[in-house]
Amino acid sequence: MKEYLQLIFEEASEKLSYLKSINFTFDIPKIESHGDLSSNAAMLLVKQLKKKPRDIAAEIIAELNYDPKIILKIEIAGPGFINFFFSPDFVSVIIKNILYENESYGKSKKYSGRRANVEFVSANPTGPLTVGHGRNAVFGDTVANLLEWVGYSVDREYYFNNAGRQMRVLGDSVKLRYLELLGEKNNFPEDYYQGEYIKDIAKNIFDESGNKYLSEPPEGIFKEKAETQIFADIKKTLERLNIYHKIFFNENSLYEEGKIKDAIEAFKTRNLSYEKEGALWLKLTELGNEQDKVIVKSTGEPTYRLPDIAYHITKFQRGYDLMIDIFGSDHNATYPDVLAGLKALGYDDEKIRVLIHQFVTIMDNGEVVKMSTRKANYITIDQLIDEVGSDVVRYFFNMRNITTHMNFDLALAKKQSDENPVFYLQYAHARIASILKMIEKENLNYSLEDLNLLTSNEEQQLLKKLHQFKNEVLLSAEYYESHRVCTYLEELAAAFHKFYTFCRIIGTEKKLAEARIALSLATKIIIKNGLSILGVSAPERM
RNA sequence: GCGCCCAUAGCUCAAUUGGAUAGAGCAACAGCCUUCUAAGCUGUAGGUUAGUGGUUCGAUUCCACUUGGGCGUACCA
Repeated sequence: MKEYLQLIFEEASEKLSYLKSINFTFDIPKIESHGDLSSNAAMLLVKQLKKKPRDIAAEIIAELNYDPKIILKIEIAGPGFINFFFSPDFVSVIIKNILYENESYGKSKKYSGRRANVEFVSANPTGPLTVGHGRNAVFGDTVANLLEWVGYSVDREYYFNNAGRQMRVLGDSVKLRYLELLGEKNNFPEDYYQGEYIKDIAKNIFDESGNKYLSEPPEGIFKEKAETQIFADIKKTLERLNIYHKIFFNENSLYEEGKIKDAIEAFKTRNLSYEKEGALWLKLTELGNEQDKVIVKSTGEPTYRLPDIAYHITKFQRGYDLMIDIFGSDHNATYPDVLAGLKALGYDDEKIRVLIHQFVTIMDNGEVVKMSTRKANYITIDQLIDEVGSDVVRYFFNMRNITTHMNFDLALAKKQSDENPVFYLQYAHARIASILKMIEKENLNYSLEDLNLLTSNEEQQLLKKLHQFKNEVLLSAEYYESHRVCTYLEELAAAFHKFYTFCRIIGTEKKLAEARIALSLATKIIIKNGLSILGVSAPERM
């Protein structure tokens, strides 16, 4: 619909050249009586033309050469909006396109040929994924889906570090539990990993090899076994959420391949670093940031900034047009340094999009649960999936804007899972599947012959919702906002349920019934496509 | 102290990125199943968009300040 209006406005701008000077939009009005699409063009021209907006609107409309089969009427309303009403016949034609393109309907080629990298989860292998990681994981994967829908070729990437202090403590923790199994009494330190999974790992080593590793150092076999097993568990959890990373990038490889050294050299040759008190500092103040920061400690060890910069350089070298980093809000102070460093080295930091999500507050019976992997005070994603299922988990983390501080009441999630909106969508899909089975028995089939019979309010509302899908996918991708898809689907499902209540199929005159079947089919396809973007299943029956 | 983020109906959140009369779901109340799935539909009630100023044709949205929360503010990652 929007494309057609853009076309006739373009034609009109040959005569009304001022239309070329403004950036006007076509929006869907909130109120039905304001039409199907509305333009603000006239209001934007008030200053330039020094005329009343409503007069300008009239002037524009006079030059619009439109097909009355497509546009029913055009009105000027309010302060100067130009409202367009589409003809019912034109609106119903969309069914043909949806049925034809089926599971591809809604995809676009706008960004085809471009490559994107989405880095998400990126939790170090020190313990199971918790609900805290859930939002990051689900959102990241959905953003990746959205980018694919608008044409990007996307690589999902997981960045991890198996060399730091956390990992040393992990090895120590496993070794100590192992020694306990061998009968040694010890005081398990408070700042070691307290979780039961540490005991499981130790038990596995014990079962396989008995006391063979009694005098083995903790950073050897113990750390390795722990990492292998924890990573396997993390991948298994992600698999349950339908998340598959293509690349697991080990921070350590940056050292092994000399990327860290290269980055240091690059800063030095550009005179962007200096030594002070035995450490190497980056001249961030010259790059417009608050203060200079250390990139190599006086011990010779780099700080996290340096590998982060080197890591992103590899992404540039791998040729991505868009690089997305998904972080929790605890990282909000770190990325400006990294971006500034990259920019100073001549990389286009506009290609990097850092998406910061706010934390999820876990509540249980009205009390805040403080999460800590170290203290084994957490609720894992696996536990959550066991309780409510992966569809609910995916939908729940997608349905809110990532800028919100989300409350997750566990007691409520368990008890009231029936009230989750995801069931509302899945129910609509299952309902349609059920209708389709029923019409087979009645010897009915869909037909595209008489779509112009779909004139009732409920039918038209549903059709107009279907029209919005493609644009909604595009906007969701461009704004990196997966919750828009949820909001849209809930509106679509509501429109369908209304249609279902008021427009029956069986027992209706044949031609109308067949047109309604076609409409139902098209709705089913859109619900399924939308849910697939979110990574949520579309069941045939419930 | 400073930086980033947030504040919308009793609760959880939307609002086409500056548009017209701020909308949904829960919860509350009143209705609708002998006919395609009632996990549904219809209706009622619920608001000074935290507060005060400003910017303009127009502000929940942008700016400033105030209040209240979250996360940071390391030669930790």
